[in-house]
Order: sequence, then C-alpha cells, then structure tokens
Amino acid sequence: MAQRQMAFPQADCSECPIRYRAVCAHCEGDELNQLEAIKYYRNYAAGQTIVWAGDRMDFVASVVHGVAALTQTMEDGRRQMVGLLLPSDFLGRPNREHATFDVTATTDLQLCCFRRQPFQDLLSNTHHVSKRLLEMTLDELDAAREWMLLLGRKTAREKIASFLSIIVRRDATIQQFAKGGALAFDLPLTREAMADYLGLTLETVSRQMSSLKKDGVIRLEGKRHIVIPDFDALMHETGDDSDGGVY
Amino acid sequence: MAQRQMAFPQADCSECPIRYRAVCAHCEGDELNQLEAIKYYRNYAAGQTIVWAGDRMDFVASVVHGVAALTQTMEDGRRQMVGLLLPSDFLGRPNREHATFDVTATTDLQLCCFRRQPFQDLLSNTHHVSKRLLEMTLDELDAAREWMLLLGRKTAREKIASFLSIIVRRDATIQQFAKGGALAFDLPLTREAMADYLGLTLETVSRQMSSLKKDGVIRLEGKRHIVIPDFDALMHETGDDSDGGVY
DNA sequence: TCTTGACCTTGATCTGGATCAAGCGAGCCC
DNA sequence: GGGCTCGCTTGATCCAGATCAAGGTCAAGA
Repeated sequence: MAQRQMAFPQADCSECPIRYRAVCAHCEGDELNQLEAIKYYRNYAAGQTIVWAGDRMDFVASVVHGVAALTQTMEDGRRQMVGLLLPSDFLGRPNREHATFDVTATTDLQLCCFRRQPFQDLLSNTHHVSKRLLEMTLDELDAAREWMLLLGRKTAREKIASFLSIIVRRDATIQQFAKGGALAFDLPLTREAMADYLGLTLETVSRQMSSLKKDGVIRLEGKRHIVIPDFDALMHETGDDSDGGVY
Repeated sequence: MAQRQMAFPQADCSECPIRYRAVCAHCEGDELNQLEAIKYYRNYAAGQTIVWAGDRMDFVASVVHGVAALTQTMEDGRRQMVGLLLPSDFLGRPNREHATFDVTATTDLQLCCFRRQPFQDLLSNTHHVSKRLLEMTLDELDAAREWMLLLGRKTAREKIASFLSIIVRRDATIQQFAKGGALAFDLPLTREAMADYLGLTLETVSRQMSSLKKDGVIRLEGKRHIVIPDFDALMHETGDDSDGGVY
C-alpha cells in the first residue's frame, strides 16, 4: 500500500494523428486513414449542453481535454449524474441513433468526434476496434457498479472521500509531489455537480468537505483547489477495503 | 401507452442445441460445434454462492433458468446488489481471471457454462459473437445507469414500484391475463435481497410493500405472489416519465 | 403433534441528511 | 466604485428511512 501503483490514462497518443488513444491505439495504415476521414473536433464552454436525452446524435466521440457529465433528470427536477467522462473516455453508443442521457460539459471541453455511420461500418470491419470498445464498456460497467455501492450504502462522508479518490485515480493531470507523496488538483465539478454525482444535496457536500478539512484529511486552497497530504488517510474514509481491492 | 409493447426475452432458442440464445443466436455449423465442445451445465440451490469476489473463475456462463445476483459487501457488512441475472443473461467477463463481485443464486438456478479460455479464443475469431457481447454489455450499462438514478434520487416507495416494474418487464415467465391486462408473478427475491437491490433495509421494503397493497396498487397473495391489477397505476408510482421513455 | 428456524410484518424511537434560510466573497458589468 | 450574480458556506429545523424490538406465519423435520 505504501508504494501505491496508479495507472494514469494517457489522453494523447504520440504515434496517433487522431490523438485518440482509446480507439485507435492499434490502428494502422488504411484504418487510420479511414478514421482521419470521418473525424472532426468540437469545443464547448463549461456549463454548455452537448446533447439532450432523446436528441438525435450523429456522432460518437472521445474526450480530448476537459470533463463531461452524463445526467438523468426526473420530471420534478431531481437529477442524478450517471457518467463522468475524462480525457480519453468514449462518448456515444454505436447502433443507437438517439442519446439516452443529457450530456453537458462541466469544464471547457474538446471532443474528437467521428461521424456515427461510417464509424459503425469501421467497427463491423475492424475487429480490434470493437474488441477495444468491448473492453472499455466492461470497464465502465465495473465503474458503474462501484458507483452503485456508493449511492446505495455509503454515508455522505464516505461518498465525498470516495469521490475525491476516484478523481485522483482517474485524472491524468494530477501532480504527485515529492514530500510525503501529497497530491494536489483542481476539482473539475461545482458543489452542485458533485451532489448530482453522489446522490446528495449541495449543502451536504459543502458541509462534509468542511468536515474533512477540519479533520485534516484534505486542505482546501480556494473553493476548488484540493491538497491531499496523506492519500491513505483519505482512503481510510472511503469505507472501501483497505488493501486496494483487486489482486 | 394503453397497448404497452413489451419485449420478453427468450431464454431458449429452439434452433440452437446450446439453448443459449444470447450468445449463439447466429452461430452456425463449425462455430456451434465449437461452443458445444466447451459447454456444460451447472445447477445451484437457492441461497448458494456461485463465486466469491476475488475467486478464480474459469468459465463464463448464461443463465438457463432461475435468478442470480451480483453483490458487493463492505467490511462492516453493508451490502449492495449490483447486478441481477435472469434467464438468458450473461455471467462472467472474458479476459478477466478473477471475479469482481460475489455471485449467488437467489432461486434454484441452472447455468450453461463455457470454459473461459476456449470461449475467449472463439471471441477472437468470431466477430458476431463479440458484437453480440458488446451489445449486451451496452444494454447492461444502460440498465446500471437507470439503477443509479433509482439508488441516488428515488424515494423508498418509488424504488419498490420501479423494482416491480423492472421485474415485470424482464421476466419472461410472467403471465399476462385477459381481463384488464392484470399481471401476476412470483417475486424471485426475499425482502432482504430486495433491500440489497434498492439500497434500503428489509423493514422499509416490507412497509412500502404493505403501503402499495393498502393503496390497491398491488395485491399480495402469500408473501411472494404479486398481482398488478393496473400496470399504468404502478408505473405512476415509479417517478419515471409517464410516456414510456425511449422513442 | 410439537419444535425449530427462516421469512416477514408492524410498532416505537432515533438520526443523517434534506430543507429552508441567511450571509459571504470574488469576479464582472455598468 | 457600486451593485449583481454565481458559487459556496453555515445555521436551524424537519422528516424519511434506519434502527431496535416484538411478534406472526408457515414449512420441514423430530
């Protein structure tokens, strides 16, 4: 546990002109050209909606930088985030014309889009792309199941600690400092978006952040900048098995 | 809404000797022989554990009949169900040696198992099997996200109503009666397992079932047999959009 | 027939997080 | 500079669902 091993995802792939490691890591020659031909970039400002649930969606995409959220909203306004997309994550579902969830940019965001129909054609012909996509989908399913445990059974404090540790583990930009392995990063979400992620209200999020701060588990520099002096101490607050889980 | 269309999954595939529609629906000749060669059946009694999280798992499987549950348990005993497998559902993850979650039979259960390594080999060579598996995994991910909304934002009453409607929609054995379209079925889960599914305690499950009964939304014949006189009335209790959702 | 134990129901009470409400600080526009 | 608005914090109060506790039902087995 002392020498924690973290797998930082790489948003860019230096050999790949598409800069989209997730899909094209093993593409070569003709396949790359095909992907190049159907790709284009799109930029969104923080807070902008990319698609609404039910909208026609004529592309699939990969996050280049920034953060996007999938959310569901009930008729009376109750909202639940159901997906958080960080750089290199995949957005959209092949063989589905309409979006199932609202997608919004929670920070400034760049997407690398592929037109859906030709992308699907490529999928049919290129086995390793669909294998990769299956792998990614299975990983997302595992993440969703962890998230379900969080939503169903964890306390507010455990939810906050778990959320912070998830961000730390997934965000490639987080710097690992020398002294004592303290971690520092900016939250990519408002308190309200965190509440939607965790199934809480924004007031409870704020209170629990203050409480973790008071207890020295985190430091807050400004509203968004977090310093974690001792990652193990944070993990201890998550309620998860202490031994790092999967072996 | 009056003439509700339900897609009942078919557990058996009459043309398919493997009786496993989900995977082999479009397999022919040699592929079928390959699947036949690596398949075997296993039976479990209600309550039995199939694998523990972390156990080595040398097979993948399809549910032939009965119901299985994937659950996660925290150190202090809090439990959350994260998957519910009905007939024709798929169990196990290709390219993963060890189970991530506990798997238990919640009713008497028969699995059609395939040895994992040769199944993976088949996946690599047979495009339509891996395409089918991707499709199934994406469906499961969508289901998991609905489930997250339920866990994070719904009230106890809405959770129970949603659970019942999910069972009705997914269970192929449910009889549709002539008069008024009333539905009747046996719950495949104990109150405790329902609580684990919904992120509640078993007492709250029991109380809300009684409440729905008192209000005439459901009838309870014995502990487990449910009659739903008016499916729309039940749907109205779920908190979901009334118009059936996806279009 | 009686006992046992698994499941389930119901009542009384407690509490974590929701809700309602006020105020703060920092950018931004006039 | 003054006034806004947005994001956030903090306090007071409330309540849905948890917890604690008792008892009911039914099937299996002695």
